[in-house]
Amino acid sequence: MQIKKSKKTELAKVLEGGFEFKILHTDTTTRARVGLCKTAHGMFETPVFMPVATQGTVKALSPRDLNDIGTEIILANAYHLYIRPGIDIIKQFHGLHHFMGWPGPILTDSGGYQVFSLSRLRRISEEGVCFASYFDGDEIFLTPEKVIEIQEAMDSDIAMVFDDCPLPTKDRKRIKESLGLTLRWSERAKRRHRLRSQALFGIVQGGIFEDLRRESLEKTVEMDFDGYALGGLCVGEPKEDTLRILDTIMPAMPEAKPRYLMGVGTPLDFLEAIERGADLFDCVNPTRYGRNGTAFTRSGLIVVRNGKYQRDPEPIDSACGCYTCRHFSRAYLRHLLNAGEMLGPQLLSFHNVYFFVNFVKTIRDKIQQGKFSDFKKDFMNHFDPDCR
RNA sequence: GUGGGCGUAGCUCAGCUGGAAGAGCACAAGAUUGUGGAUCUUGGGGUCGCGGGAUCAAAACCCGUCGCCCACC
Repeated sequence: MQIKKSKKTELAKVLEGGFEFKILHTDTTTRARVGLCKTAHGMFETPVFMPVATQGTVKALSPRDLNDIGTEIILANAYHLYIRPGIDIIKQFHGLHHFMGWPGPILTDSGGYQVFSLSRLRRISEEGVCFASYFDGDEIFLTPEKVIEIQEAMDSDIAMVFDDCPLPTKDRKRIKESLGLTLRWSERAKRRHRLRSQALFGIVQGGIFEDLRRESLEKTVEMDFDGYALGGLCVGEPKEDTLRILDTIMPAMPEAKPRYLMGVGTPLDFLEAIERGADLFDCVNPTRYGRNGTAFTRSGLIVVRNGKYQRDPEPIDSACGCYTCRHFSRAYLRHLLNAGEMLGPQLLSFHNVYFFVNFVKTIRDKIQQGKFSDFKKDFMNHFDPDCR
C-alpha cells in the first residue's frame, strides 16, 4: 500500500532540512517497521533494497533501467571510485549524481569492506590502511578522515564511516581489537564530517559475540550518527550465529534511526532481518548471479544457463512483471548467456534487481497491511533455496 | 605419377629411445552476501584414421590401406 500523495507532501514538509528518518508504521506482532527517509536527492521508504553500483554503475544496468525497476536508492563505493576515476574528476561533474546520471539518493560505502575482501593487498595500522591499488599497484593510504573527504567530494546522500571488517573468526581477541579500531576511526570520521546535506552512518562490529556487539553498539550510539549499520554479518558464519546476533542486537538499536544490514542478502535473509527490525539492505547477489546466469524467483533459484532450459519457451518467472519476463524465453536467455552475448547478463540482472527491489517493497506493503507474518510464512513455504 | 608431412577428446594440439591416453579451449554441474563482468571446484567425454605384423607390452616400430596438405613432374 502506497502512502497517499497528500500524506507524502505533509511528511516531506515535516522532514525539511537535512537528512531525516521517520517511522510510519510499526508491525504489531514483530519488530518490522515501515519508515520514510529524506535525503538531499529525494525520499525513499524503508525497508529498502539498494542495488550495488560499486564503480558508479549497477553492472549491466542503466539509470533508465533502474528507474523502470523502481529503484529508490543505490550504493556506490568510495574506495573504488577514489582509485578510478579519482575524486578530481567526480568533483568536476559536481558530484557522483551528475557524473553517473542517477539523480536519486546514493549511499556510499567507505571501503571498509575492501580492507577485508582485498586483504591480500593491505596493511592496517592505527592511523589507517595502506593498500596496493588493484588498478596499477600504486600505494594508497586511506584514513577515516580521508574517506570522509572522498565521500563529501562525491556528494553522496549517506556516507559510511571507515571501519575494520575482520574476516569471520571465533578469535575473540582479533574481533575485540577490530571493534576498538572501528570505534576510534568512527570518532575521527564524525569529527571530520562537515557536509550538512549528507547523512553519516556508524557501523557496529563485534563478530558473532553478543557482548562485543552490544559494546560496539553502545559506544557507536554515544557518538550520535544519523543511522546505524551492522557490518561483518553474512560473511561465511553459520546462519544460527547471524540470527542470534540479530536477535540480541536489533532490539538494542535506537528506534528512531535507520538500521542498515550491510551486504545482505537473499530473500530469506530480508524476511528474517526485517522481522527483527532492519530497514536497509544492499547486496551484489542480484547482479552477480545475473551476470553468471542464475535468476531469483518466488520459488527459488533458476540456473538459466543449465542445459535443461535449452528449449524452454517459458519466461524465468511467469508471475513476474519485469521487462525480461514479459518478453523473453528461458531458451533465448540461455542462448545469450551461452554465446557470451552481453544482453544475457543485462536481461538477467534486470530481472534479479527487479525481483529484489520489488520483493522488499512488497514486504513494506505487507507490514502496512498488518500481513507481514502471514506473508513471511507463505513465502518460506513456497521458496526453495535449493530449487535448481 | 614421384617425394615429403600430417591423421590422438567437439576444436587446437602435446605425448621423448615402446611400459596405466594428456593439456588448453569448448561443453556440463556446483560455489558466489558493504562486486576485480572476476575467480575457484568438480564432471562427462577417446575403436589414438582403418587393417595386419614383430614384441611380455604399441598412439609410438614394420607392412598395407584410406583421407587431407605441400613440393616436384
